[in-house]
Amino acid sequence: MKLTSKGRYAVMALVDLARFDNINPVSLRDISLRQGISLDYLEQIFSKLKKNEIVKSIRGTQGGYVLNKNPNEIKLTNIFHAVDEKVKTVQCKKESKKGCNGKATKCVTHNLWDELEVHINTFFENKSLKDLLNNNQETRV
Amino acid sequence: MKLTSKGRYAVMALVDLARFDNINPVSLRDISLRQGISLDYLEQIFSKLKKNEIVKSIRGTQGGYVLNKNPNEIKLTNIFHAVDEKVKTVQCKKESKKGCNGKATKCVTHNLWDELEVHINTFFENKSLKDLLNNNQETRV
DNA sequence: TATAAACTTGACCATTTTAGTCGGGTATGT
DNA sequence: ACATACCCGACTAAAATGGTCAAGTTTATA
Ligand code: FES
Ligand code: FES
Repeated sequence: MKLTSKGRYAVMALVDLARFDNINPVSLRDISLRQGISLDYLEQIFSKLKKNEIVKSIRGTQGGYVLNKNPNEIKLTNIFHAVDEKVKTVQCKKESKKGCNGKATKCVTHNLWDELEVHINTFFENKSLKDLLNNNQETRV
Repeated sequence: MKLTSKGRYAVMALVDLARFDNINPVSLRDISLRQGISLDYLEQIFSKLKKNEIVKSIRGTQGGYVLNKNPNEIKLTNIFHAVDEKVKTVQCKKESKKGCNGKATKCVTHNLWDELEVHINTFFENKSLKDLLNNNQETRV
């Protein structure tokens, strides 16, 4: 079970953005330099964040990105959903009655993995960008 | 974030084993047929489970595997550790002061991912094979 | 109005991981 | 003896990951 860089980068970048976008739009170039993330990769990520209305873009010189919502309205769930970082604990189709490995019924551990998925998603549901900002000011001292 | 088949199979197989090993050793062939898991793959998995003293093997005809501990002493943590299914939420070295992407300090989200890792591991720590057996008898009705 | 900064889009790619397979063993109950 | 079942290591096809690259379009500002 590992968290992919795409998900990690998305959150890193948004925390960075949240810190600086009150002053003026933040360019991906700046985020790239500050966070050490490839610029080209960031562009892919922000394209998705924009489609999901988490950020707004301003084109042209002095342009960049700005948050499209308040930090406390942006949950990790929203961010992960935007960049397709999904929690997947089973192979079988959730809706179908069928189990994994082509079995006719759900396997002996299916409920367990379902529980696990809920457990993890709860964490993402309960964290917003704002939490990360506060948290970070604390550890900054 | 996805759970790999190796981890899922290990737990499936052990639940199967726990159900039948009071009578006599359970062969991988039987588990393979009942659970729909490749026999060759199961052998790799059980080799690790054995090294970690979660199961014992009996060779020869009528042989097979038996649990090496009580179901309530076998936690998901133990199983996952045995088959190298580890939870990994960060890229950076935990021990090092250095951050991800070669930065000198830990990044703005490091604490978050640490929390997440603990959150997930807590789930695995609190579930034993016994829980799965009980749970399953309930849903069997 | 020329220029450069910065977003936009889509294709491409190397590496790593996953989920196995395969081919040989060795031990042992009947 | 022989079939059953564990044991062990090498190999591999396919998918996912973590990017890169090329070719735009938009817009502030000098
Ligand atoms: S995981 Fe859903 S049926 Fe096995
Ligand atoms: S995740 Fe540990 S420093 Fe970024």
